[in-house]
Amino acid sequence: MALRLYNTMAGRKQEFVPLKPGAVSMYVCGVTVYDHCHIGHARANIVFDIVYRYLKFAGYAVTYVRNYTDVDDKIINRANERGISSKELSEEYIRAFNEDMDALGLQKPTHQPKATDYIPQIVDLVSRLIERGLAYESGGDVYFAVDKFPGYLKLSKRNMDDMLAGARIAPGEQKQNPMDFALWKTAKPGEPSWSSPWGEGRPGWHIECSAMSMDLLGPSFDIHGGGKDLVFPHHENEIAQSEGTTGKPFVKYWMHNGFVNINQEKMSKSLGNFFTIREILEKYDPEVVRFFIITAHYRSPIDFSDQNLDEAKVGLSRFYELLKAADELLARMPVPSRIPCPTIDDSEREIYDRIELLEERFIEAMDDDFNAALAIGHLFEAVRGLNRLIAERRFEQCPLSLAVLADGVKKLRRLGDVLGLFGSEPAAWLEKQKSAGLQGGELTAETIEALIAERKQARADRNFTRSDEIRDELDAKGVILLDSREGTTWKLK
RNA sequence: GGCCUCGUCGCCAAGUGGUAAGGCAACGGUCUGCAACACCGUCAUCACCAGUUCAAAUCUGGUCGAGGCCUCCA
Repeated sequence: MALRLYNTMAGRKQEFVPLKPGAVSMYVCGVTVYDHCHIGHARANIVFDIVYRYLKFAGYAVTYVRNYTDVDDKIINRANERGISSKELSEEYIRAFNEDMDALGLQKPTHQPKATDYIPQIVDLVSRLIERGLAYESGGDVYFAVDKFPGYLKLSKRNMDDMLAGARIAPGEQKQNPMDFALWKTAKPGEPSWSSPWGEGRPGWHIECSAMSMDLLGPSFDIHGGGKDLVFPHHENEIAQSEGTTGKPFVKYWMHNGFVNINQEKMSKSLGNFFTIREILEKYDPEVVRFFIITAHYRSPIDFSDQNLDEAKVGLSRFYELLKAADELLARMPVPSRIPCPTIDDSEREIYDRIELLEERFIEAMDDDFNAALAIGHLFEAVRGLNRLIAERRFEQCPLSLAVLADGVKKLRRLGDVLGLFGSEPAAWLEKQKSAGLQGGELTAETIEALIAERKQARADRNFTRSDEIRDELDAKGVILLDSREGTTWKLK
């Protein structure tokens, strides 16, 4: 089955056929760098990170461009507030963005252009739009004339008359149509500016993305992504600018990810309910955040809450618990070269089949508009099957099960990697979750280890009263003791 | 007001015509000195109403409810 994806332009899923066979060109709107990124940015970037990874996994040569918009009103205002230059401010937040994305385990895009490095291309686009009669100069500003572009609003499927009813004209703007938008703005004193045929000025919002995407990917490319909120006006305007200039179709597939809500409310600065990525990473493991985000379909809204994050952590731990157990077992019992198995019962047969078909099912899910939530469901089923092989301990009689276990773990890691998951060393990852949970509590790992040692002696003396006291005492403080053949370990509730 | 989504078990979440994946929680078992992990088992007719169809969570119409965009926004 071929990859199908939901194209906002078509309003439905379509089969993915790249412009050039075997290659994919993809542009995703990055961030305006004037503040730290929040969980919404994390979602958008993780979603497209997975698109990027999956396309590569599917065998495409992918060129992925994600930009920085480093010239904008908000940047100028924020820089003025802080008494630093726009350049200093944007560089600071570009660094912060990269730190955040690295922490979240995102792969680097092929290109990460900055708007200010593309001023000549922007000026060129604006000039061509004027030549073609799609833009006009007005008092040093240049506006795009939306009435001159017949396809305007085709992406957001709005109606011009309805839009006009609610539109407002900002004071001082001399537009032919209130819907016209700025391509170039005259610089006010003290603002960053570049010279142009229309005087000193700077680009408007939207034009930078047309310039960067077409410069790096050509006039037409395959996938353009971003948050749902960018459909109008940002992407609508990009289409107008780009197709207005080249006369060619700009983008073949438009992909938009859904929003993040906070405790069932829209996340917004006015409500004060947004979290930056760094705040979240103080509390949650980056892989837990990623796991949480991809257990929902990328177009659905997702609710960010402590409960949901905690559940994600439990779910992800389940994978790492299996990987740990399997790694340990396989280290003790290497898979023999001859793997006979005199009798295979039905339940074993079923597990073998499940592992055999795992990759196929995973691909089937991901091919259906990147249905990672379904793909993860298949991975969970594989976990249950493999845990069962381990629990049944029939490896001596049936080495084939050992081979299946080894194969299953390998597949889990390979497919997990497509989602950016399971890349950590299991024991270390699980250990990290434990120590992270202790922070701020009264217990330390040393105290716990000391109590475990005392309990070990008590159990050796068959003093189960004291043994149970220790278990209960730690339990009351949220620590659970786990006895096994190899000794006692602990974990947090 | 215009446009657009969505409403599936206590919670999260797949499923867009063929008879409801998966995870968490809960309950009953196996294992355990007791536990935990793990495993086995139990646990939904899909907001409501009407219609189309041999067949609907899936299509159509309506009702109720939630949310988003229309202004900067991932």
